[in-house]
Amino acid sequence: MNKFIEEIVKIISREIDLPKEEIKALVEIPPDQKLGDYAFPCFVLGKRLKKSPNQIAGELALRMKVTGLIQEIYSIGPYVNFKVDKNKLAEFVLSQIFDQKDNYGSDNAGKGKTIVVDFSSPNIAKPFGIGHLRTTVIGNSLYHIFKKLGFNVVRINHLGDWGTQFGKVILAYKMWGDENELLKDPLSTLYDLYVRFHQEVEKKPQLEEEARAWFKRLEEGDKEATELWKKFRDYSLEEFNRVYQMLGIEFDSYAGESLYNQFMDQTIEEIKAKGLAEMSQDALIVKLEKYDLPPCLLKKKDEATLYATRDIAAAIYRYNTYHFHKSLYVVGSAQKLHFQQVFGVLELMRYKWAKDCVHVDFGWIKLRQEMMSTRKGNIILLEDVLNKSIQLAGKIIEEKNPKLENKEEVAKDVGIGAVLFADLSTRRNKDIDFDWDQVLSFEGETAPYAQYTHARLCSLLRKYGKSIHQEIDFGVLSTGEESTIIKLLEDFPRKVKASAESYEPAFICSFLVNLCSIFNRFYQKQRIITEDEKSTKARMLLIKAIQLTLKSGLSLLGIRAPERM
RNA sequence: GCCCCCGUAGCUCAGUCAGGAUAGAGCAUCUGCCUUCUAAGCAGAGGGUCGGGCGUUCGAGUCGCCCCGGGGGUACCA
Repeated sequence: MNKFIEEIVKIISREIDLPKEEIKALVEIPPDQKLGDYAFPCFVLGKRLKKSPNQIAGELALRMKVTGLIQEIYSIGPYVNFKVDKNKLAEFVLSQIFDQKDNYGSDNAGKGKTIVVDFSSPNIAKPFGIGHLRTTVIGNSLYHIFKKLGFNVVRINHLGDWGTQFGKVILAYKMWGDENELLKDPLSTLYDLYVRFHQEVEKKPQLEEEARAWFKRLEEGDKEATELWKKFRDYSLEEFNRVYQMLGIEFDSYAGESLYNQFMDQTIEEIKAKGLAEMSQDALIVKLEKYDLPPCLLKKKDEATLYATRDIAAAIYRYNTYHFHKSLYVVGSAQKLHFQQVFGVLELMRYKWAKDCVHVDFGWIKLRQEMMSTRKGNIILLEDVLNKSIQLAGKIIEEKNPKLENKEEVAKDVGIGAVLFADLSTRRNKDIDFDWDQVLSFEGETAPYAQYTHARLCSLLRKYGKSIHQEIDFGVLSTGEESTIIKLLEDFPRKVKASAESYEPAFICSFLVNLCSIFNRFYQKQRIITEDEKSTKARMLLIKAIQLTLKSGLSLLGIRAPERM
């Protein structure tokens, strides 16, 4: 908690009869800096005392006394506005950042607690399309954010590596497959086989039956089927890992659907034993009327289990393995009902941790207003997007900074950053219309803009060359931009917490853009390094604080911050 | 049919959870700014019935109800 707000709450509570918590909730930051640093709106009081808010604000302002931290108190309309002692605010914020360095914004809220994040989770034998970008980058960012807050975070890639489609792929591979081709380009080879299977099945319906038989053999542990499946899985994973490496993403577990297959029987037995399961229309279901939801299907009429069953088993397995504080599922909003049902069943099973399971849902990535789907063939490969972006970044470096040393590395950081940021900066629940121009834009509210700003800050630090101290004259940092920057920096830890609470990396994005924009305005107006030693010293501490915060913020998004670009 | 999500400037989005001081950015368009710390930057201009209506309120982009448009889900795919 910011001690300035604390102080304001104290001052107000001496004058009016409201609980401190309530006052704290009312204190806000005025839209315009000129109005003040903080404000207390008097509408609530107006109602309570049946007086005009303006009048109350005026009277309150007169009665309240300034203190060491709060320099001015005055009313404007229905607001009591407060101006803090800028020097003390600057000292408070900058010293804190300077002391904490990369740890600024971190917290011990998550100490001793584990958060499980299920994200990315692509299907084996299918191309890794741009549609997978959201779950992948949101999940990764949440990993960084919760890590920052002190949680132990377990990243699970819940691979789609089980299901009847593997019977089809195995059969298709046996009929038309080619080892070399598979090795060269596993995902598209497997995918082509899958597509071809569906074409052929039109002509020869008996293939469907044969494929089912192959999946059955796989389930029963048949050697040939298992070997092929394992091969497909390994090759696909290799290819996924290439993309993950580009993105700088790692996982702690690749426990996919296939792992949970072994728990199906015991899970169903447990549900039955708890008296929750019943037969309906030849299927085994759990009724969820209590939650106003349609029933959850555990078993089809042909006895096969469904993904809900697997997700229930997986949730239990995860709890037993990790004893999580929260278990997050970063999965598209199309599966909202599915997760409501799964969590509902878990609750009916009397698992008290069911309430700690959270579906972190998100909207679609659409292409020219259309749904992207592997079937329609209008799929864009994530790797292509990344490569194109890296290439473009390289081109821009050639234009703007041809003497840069590690061009390729920087092109990679910037190109990939641009793609990540473009996705993360939109709130989760909105659909995104994929647009090359927008993803490959390096200007305005983009990662390259933030990275460029960071490089600029680093450049200043290099040019200054001397070590930076916090024993400075904080009174020098008195321009409007400087105090706006300081207040923004002060807000960073709260922003990190807010994005964790709402599972919204987008909050970090807008914070960073804000910070960059105000710094760049300042940079444009004021010379940082001058003959004036006192002013230079003070400003360099500010520069260092911005640089640390910016880098730290970008890292929460999984984006790297090069020192030159 | 029922349920959920979205609808803010030409385009992409903040702001909606906790209603308040003139609705903010970026892109695109137009105009300026590099002999001085990285112009991937900065300054300025134009551009808005906040999908529509009704209501609650001193006050609604924000809350409630109804409607329109788009998307998703809705028992044996995931």
